[in-house]
Amino acid sequence: MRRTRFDDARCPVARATDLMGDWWTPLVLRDAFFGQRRFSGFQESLDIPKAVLAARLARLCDEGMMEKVPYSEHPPRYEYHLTDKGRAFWDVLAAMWRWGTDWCWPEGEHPYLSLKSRATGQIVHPIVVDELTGERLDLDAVRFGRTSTG
Amino acid sequence: MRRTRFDDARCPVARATDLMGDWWTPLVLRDAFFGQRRFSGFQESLDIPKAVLAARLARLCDEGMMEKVPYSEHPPRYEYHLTDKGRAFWDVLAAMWRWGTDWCWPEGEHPYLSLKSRATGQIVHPIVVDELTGERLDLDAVRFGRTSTG
DNA sequence: CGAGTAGGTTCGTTTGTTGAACTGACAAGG
DNA sequence: CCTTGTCAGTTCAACAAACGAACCTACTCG
Repeated sequence: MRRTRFDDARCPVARATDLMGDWWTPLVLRDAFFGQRRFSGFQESLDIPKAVLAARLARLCDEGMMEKVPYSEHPPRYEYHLTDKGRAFWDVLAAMWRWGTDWCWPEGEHPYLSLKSRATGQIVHPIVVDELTGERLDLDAVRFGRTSTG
Repeated sequence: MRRTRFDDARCPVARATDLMGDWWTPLVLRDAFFGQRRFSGFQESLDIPKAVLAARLARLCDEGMMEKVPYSEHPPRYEYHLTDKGRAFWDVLAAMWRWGTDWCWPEGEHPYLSLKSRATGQIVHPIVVDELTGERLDLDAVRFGRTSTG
């Protein structure tokens, strides 16, 4: 009786969930965005069981979100780098960052880490908008419809 | 040896992950955004084991993302409605929707469901931007810094 | 009184997660 | 050449979580 998989579901959220639902995976990706590249780096930063980390990195490579890049011949050693697909996931983490910051802290308190602009040093507040109109994505202004050329 | 929890972590992404990482939870929320409200509705739509659905709905209520609203006295029956905190999570699902659509389908194929504007019928493409500047959230233009009044 | 419906709970089996111990390839020091 | 150390894992046994089927409760309708 294995865990139900969503990777072939017809809904994009379900396919993304199949990855996110692997415990630790979003945090591995977060650390990768943070600049982490090596097995031991992830391991120390996250305090994750090695077997789980190995499994997560292997799956992220399978899914094409990371790739193994050699950094030493003798002994053979590899780093894990984000691919374009992996980097594109940044938007999801940013949305989670914002939601977590807004709703998962007691009133008056703030996470000790924030997102800042490299240029201005200003704190960045991610929001989700429509690419075409730039309008905030109001749930009531949106519906789910069949893709015409589906 | 319970599963490592992240709900008291100092990083907003980790706290969000603690919820997302519960298998099925993002799909329960997706269906809630879709208009689903009743136990049997979720159950049929998702084909989820009842025990798991009960646990997920209970946790979502505990976390303040949903609330039980009575719709019948005799027999006592409840619906599950999204709260403000739950509705705010829509941004995360929209980002997942976009990423899943862009990266989890074979070339040339599309999910059979898309997000459309209620007003214009146009397909909506969610992106993440900075609330202040409206600029796309480029990973290279952002850094992680200590919150000054932390 | 019997069948049906809504919303669950209980249970035995199968997977997944955890931390500790172990492996293998090499490098450096004595 | 022998020990210690580092990096990147694998193996293992104990425990937690997910699975589907069966069961339960409180009501309504015919």
